[in-house]
Amino acid sequence: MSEEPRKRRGSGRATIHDVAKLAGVGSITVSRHLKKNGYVSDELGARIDAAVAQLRYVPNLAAGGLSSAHNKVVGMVVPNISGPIFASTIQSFNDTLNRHGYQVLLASSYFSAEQEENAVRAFLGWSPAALAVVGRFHSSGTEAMLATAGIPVVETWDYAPRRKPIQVGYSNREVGAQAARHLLAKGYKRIAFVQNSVAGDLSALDRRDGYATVLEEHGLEPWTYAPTEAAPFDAGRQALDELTRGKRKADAIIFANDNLAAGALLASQRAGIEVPRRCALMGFGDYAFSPLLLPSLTTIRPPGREIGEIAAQRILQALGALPADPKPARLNLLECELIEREST
Amino acid sequence: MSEEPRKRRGSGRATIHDVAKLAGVGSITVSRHLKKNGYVSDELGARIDAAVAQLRYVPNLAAGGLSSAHNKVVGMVVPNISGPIFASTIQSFNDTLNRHGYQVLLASSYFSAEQEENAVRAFLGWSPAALAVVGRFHSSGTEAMLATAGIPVVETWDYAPRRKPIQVGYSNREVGAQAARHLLAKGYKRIAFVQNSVAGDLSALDRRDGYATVLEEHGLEPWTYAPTEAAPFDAGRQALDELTRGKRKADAIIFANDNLAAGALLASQRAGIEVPRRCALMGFGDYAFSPLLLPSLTTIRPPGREIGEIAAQRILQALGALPADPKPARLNLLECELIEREST
DNA sequence: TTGTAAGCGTTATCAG
DNA sequence: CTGATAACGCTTACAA
Repeated sequence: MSEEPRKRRGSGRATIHDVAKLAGVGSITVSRHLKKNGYVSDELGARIDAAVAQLRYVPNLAAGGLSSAHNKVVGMVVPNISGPIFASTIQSFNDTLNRHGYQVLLASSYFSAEQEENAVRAFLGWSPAALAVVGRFHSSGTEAMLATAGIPVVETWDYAPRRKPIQVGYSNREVGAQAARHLLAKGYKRIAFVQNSVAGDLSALDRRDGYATVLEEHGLEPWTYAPTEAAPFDAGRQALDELTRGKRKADAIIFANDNLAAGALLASQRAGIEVPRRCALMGFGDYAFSPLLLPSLTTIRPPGREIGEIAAQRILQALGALPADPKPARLNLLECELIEREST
Repeated sequence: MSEEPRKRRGSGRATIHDVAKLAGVGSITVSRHLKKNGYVSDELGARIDAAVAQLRYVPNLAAGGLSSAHNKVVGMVVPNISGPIFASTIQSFNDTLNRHGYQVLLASSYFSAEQEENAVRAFLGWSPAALAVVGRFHSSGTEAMLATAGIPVVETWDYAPRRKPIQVGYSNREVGAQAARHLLAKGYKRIAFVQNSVAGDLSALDRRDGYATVLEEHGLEPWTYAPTEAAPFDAGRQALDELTRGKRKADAIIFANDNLAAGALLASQRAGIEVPRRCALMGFGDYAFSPLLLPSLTTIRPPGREIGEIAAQRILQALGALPADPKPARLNLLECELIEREST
């Protein structure tokens, strides 16, 4: 006896119809019961549960999303996944959304606006319930897609008050100011700022501006150095060389990130430049190695984990999956913590 | 004039039918043209392209997947996303699959077999084209789902020759042996192994076994220490204390990972224990801070990036999206690099 | 080379 | 409380 040759075959997995047949109910009743919101009698419910277990039924989420025009998917674009900066944000964002039944789609832009645009376009194909990106600098194509997508959009890390998307992050200007104030309070006068060697890191420029503003307020002249070396450690070493050997000598240096600062710190040991006595160094990021260096590195810790968690919460609230906070906007502007260690 | 009230509304986005209507062709012709495999005349193709651009049409991938029973989605479960260990694997896995039009779904198990099972179940709801997990230790439920899913499954990091899923990784036993041989070659005799303070890290036990085997081959007695402190740095300090202050004194210690080794290294500075003269230390993982410590840490670097990339390639090959390698199985067993620095 | 019809697995709608 | 029916947007099968 040959099987009925079906015209076309699906995935081969059990469907809601199989469950319904086995339980002796209509398939819509199964759907309602599994959603736990519809009204299904206890008796049918038990029969359905048994059938689900027996068939190892797993609902097809793509089909459900197609039908309800509401996919439980959220896309997130970050500059990179593996760096020490965004990893904790990704983790908490992912975990928080997973806990509410949402799947996160990830893509990395490598600080390229074009790759970011491609990623957003790819996400849109999954009709996501929401999108998250990093920062406020996007291509015009990306801006257009985000604006017309008709779904909640969150911009993370960089808090820009006036923008349309939900903002969850901190003020880079304030971070730069924070660093400058710390060094001024410690009595340093000739304070330089070293930019990132990686082009495209526009947030570092905001920190520089915050630093510059504070210095000017105190009647001091801002002093920015842009390394030409590409590798962060080399760039840090180069900056230390230039800023301590010239005719004008820095007594404190703020680096765009901890990688640069670590490069300078290692170079200082070899060059015999005492830190912080001859020159204080501080970074940004509080990477894992920063407390382990000798001397340990003073730095500013951005709230990476919190950003991911709060961004996810704001999305869930916008989608109605979580009750809204009373005053959410204020709570989205987070603080960075200055961690004073031995290098200043 | 009121609009025709449609019975139900979809996402509101342009569909393939809108494109077809605007281009004056059948919707199936649009589908074929967009796939670039069907035969569509240049003229119609151009009209379709114009309509796609005008409507900003983005194909609904969930609908396509539902129809073709083949979603371009791959799920990956890792113990954690943000740690220094798996981040690079996630990155390269994700990037490689993205490049071929696949979306990666991510979930973290936090070393819990139960959470891993939940994640795999959630993935199955997306009818993924393939799944990737870390290691070979899973709950029986997970094993059953992986076995009956009918899709390619890759186990990463831990290379276990005889298992059914595709293996991409290295041998932890060999890593432990490698470390032991390095220290023996350097003349150390009283070599101890410190286990991970985190339960559930079964791969560290394999490294211990490899270490033990080599020591026995050389007529030496293996010596394992299990810290009771939970935090890695504390556990490392504790291990150093115990192994150097007792009546039996270690002259070299292999740690289950660089975090533990770093904790010991920092403690050694404060306790005035000269490394490596009085006791050599080595770790595993080559974390970002390891070359920056003083003395810098000898360690073994696992091929995290390569694992992600090769795992993705094997999946693409199994799916026919990439030509198969001549002898893939052999190429999946990767080597770890021993990086000798100052601490040994 | 192009089009028609049917169906993928689910849920919204409406009727019992 | 339960169920039939018709979408959701796309692709396969088949026909022209």
